[in-house]
Amino acid sequence: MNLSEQEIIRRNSLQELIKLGIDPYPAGIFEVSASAAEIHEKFPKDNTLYQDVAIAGRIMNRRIMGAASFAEIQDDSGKIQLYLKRDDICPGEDKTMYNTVFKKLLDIGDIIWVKGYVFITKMGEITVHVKQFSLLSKALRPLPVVKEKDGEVYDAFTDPEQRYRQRYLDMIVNPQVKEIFVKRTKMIDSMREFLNAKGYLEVETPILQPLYGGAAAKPFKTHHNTLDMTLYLRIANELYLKRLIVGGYDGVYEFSKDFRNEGMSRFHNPEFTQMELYVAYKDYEWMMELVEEMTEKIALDVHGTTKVEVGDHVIDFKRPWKRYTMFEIIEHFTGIDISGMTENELRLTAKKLDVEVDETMGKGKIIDEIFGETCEARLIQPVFITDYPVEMSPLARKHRSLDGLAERFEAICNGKEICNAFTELNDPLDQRKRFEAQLELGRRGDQESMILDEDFLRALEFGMPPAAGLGIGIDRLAMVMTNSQSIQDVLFFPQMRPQQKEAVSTDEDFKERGIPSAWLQWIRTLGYNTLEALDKSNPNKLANDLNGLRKKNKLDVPALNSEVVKSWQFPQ
RNA sequence: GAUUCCGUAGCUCAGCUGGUAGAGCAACGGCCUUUUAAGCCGUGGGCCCUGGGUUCGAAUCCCAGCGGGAUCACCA
Repeated sequence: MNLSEQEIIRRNSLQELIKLGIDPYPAGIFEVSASAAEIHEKFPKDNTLYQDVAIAGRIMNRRIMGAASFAEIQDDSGKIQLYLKRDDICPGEDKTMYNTVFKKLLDIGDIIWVKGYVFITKMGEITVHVKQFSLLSKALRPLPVVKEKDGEVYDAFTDPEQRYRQRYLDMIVNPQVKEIFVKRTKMIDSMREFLNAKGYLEVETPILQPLYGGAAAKPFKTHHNTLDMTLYLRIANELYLKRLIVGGYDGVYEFSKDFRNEGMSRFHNPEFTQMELYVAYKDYEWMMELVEEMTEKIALDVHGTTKVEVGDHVIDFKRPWKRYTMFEIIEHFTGIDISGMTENELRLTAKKLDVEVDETMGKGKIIDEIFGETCEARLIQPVFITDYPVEMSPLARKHRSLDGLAERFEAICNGKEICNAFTELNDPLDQRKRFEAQLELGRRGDQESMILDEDFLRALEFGMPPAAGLGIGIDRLAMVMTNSQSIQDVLFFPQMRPQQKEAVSTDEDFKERGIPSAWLQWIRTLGYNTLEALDKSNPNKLANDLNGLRKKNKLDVPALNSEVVKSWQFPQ
């Protein structure tokens, strides 16, 4: 392992601490009597508080001025300044704890526990005057240093790759990141609370499924050894939840991680979360009201208001939301009434609107395409779009009065779908026909067509009550509720391509070649991390370079000649 | 998958009309007892993403690859 200068210094500090009898990673219960945020909030109102306070956190900043120092520590709630005075920390003759431990051996990033009293500095900063401190955890890697003045951030840690790969670092250094995830959890809590209050049952259904269904998507495939069978990671849980409705529950819901083997973008991660809900004896009209009510509550619970800032817009989730049929909204934005058009007429209309369509698309797909191109992105305030073409909705009930449409709606806001719902199709014979139509699409090469689930059909044949179903994209909704531009910002650990590990030979491999351990570190420093790299090297150059390092670092080992280096290469 | 931009010190970035690297912060050594992205003096730190090519000479130009961002396509 090649360590940077700063990492070596920190590892040395660690050894020094141990020599001083300080355990750099102590175990125990470290009592804390306040948080940074709490002190900031309450102390200005009552300055008799916190006169004997203990807090713990990570050192984020240090300013050492001889016998006194300021530091900032960060706990879960935020940052607070510390003031350390040598003679307070070390009242006796021995000034080691301040001069050596605090000033030399602690670093930004270390986690400490302090005890003292709160006061306000001349500059007006609420500060803990530290009487006593102890190290709780030594950091061996330097933290990116982000500085802030008057609300302006300098040298922000912004590289998306590092932020997502090392989310822990992102959270330490960019505290607003933690806030996003707190909001996400509040949002989910709010939904759960709402659904439980209605008496619906939260359930769990299989993630590993022998048949994938409930949506049109490519699955991830895996294999179970004992059963020697292919299993799929679920793309949706719809068909299982409906089985539970058949089984007699009147309301079931599940927050489910679903998996789709498709492209990635700022709106798509291969694993994502949906909340699906099914309620017996209801229809899609009823479900729209539930969605409005629930989303309004979420906004209130997360933000304390129904108005949420998203990008350049303020989105108001206050009920009731506008409702348009798909035909109405298309007419609204294009001035063209496409209801009643034949497939050919639709094709011509699409062309006129500059919407790309191809020969394989049927009527429903063309309508959906026109909607997607001309309407969706322009719908900023929450709105329900209803009555989708039936061909696009193989699990939704046919519209009770309009031919060719399904009783389906999507809620759209900020130009993106946030939920999809319908009056569920409970006619087993119609469902079978729809599946068969999907199979036909599959035979024509549609890789995302649904497959026929005989057991699900069997369940329907036993009779499913009329029901309304809903799927909400939790990540999408979280993006809106947290004003995030990318799905990666609302997932702790978004999917990334793995970093390639550098091939590295072990120390033992090198020692077997007869390389003294004193030289090993320096060979690695020069970039020879594998035996192969060593074998390929020019022994004269390597000996030269190593002797250079020997001189520069005043190493206590004899100088090398290239014959010795040659003897390390190629095993006899 | 396509197009396009990016990859230089621990972090943020400059250098890119080719001459083997700079700044600020961080680190290290000093000075400084309430400072405010503290300040001052000094020091060290770099496989300039990887591999090829062009060239006397490449961080810089060309090609390929790896990783990331953005846009588009599929989709939630």
